[in-house]
Amino acid sequence: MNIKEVSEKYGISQDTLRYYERIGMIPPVTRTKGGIRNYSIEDLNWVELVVCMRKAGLSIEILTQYVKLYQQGDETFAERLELLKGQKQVLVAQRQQIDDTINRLDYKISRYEQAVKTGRLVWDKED
Amino acid sequence: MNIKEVSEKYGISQDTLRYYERIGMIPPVTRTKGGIRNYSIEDLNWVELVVCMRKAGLSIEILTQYVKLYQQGDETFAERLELLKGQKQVLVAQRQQIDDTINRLDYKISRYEQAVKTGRLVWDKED
DNA sequence: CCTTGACTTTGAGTAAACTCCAGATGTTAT
DNA sequence: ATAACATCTGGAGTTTACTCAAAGTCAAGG
Repeated sequence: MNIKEVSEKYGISQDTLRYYERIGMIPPVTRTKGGIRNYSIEDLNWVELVVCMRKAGLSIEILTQYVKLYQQGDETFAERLELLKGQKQVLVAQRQQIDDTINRLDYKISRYEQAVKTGRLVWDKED
Repeated sequence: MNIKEVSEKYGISQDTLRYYERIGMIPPVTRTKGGIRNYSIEDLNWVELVVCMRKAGLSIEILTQYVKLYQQGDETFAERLELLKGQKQVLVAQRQQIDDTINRLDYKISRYEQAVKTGRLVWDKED
């Protein structure tokens, strides 16, 4: 699969795909004899993985670290496990923050729905 | 309450507090005669609100827009309501993305826990 | 073979959100 | 009143994560 197709499949620009590879956030992609990227199934798995993780907010630094450990082979299982556990905790915390904020927004939204109906905004305390 | 105390209360730097005010992400803070910030209860409510929203990932641009609408008074109830609803949808989508990613991490973590025990990593397909 | 268009690399440029700094002014304790 | 310290403003600098551009290379159609 060429870079254009991968770009469209995952909704990410060609520049970004090359950038991710350049900085080592995905391992080197398979090439044709001419030097043009020809993504294999494994290459695609890596792309899918990092796109998913990036959308959730994991940092490029962490993801490149994970790839480095992967490339060092079987001695890094334990380190990779710790990295993954750590990032899971980051996401769990972030989800909690989002839940709190959604609750707050729900409260404000209900107030504003009243306000739009009645022309008056009534608060306990907030803005 | 002075800026140092507010900084400590919300775990955000003094520079950031001044920055948020400068760009209009919070309305102008009450000052002493000498020109030094003296946060009132309302000022603190604004700080708390934007800190919460920023931690959840809402953009500075959106938050300043909300403050601008707030400052324009009662004619903007409907616009503020739409803004809040839109941002809620953004957060719901982001939460979904995080949940998906946590599930993926859980799967990988379980595999790596096996791998650390057995010394061998077994995949269906992934890295 | 030649053109046209996609792909390549390297390096510079950009946007968002801070973060730091210098020099001035305010505040507090002696 | 003066030292010592906090806070002020305006502007420059930093970090993260892309995004764009230039100049060259590869591949497919005529």
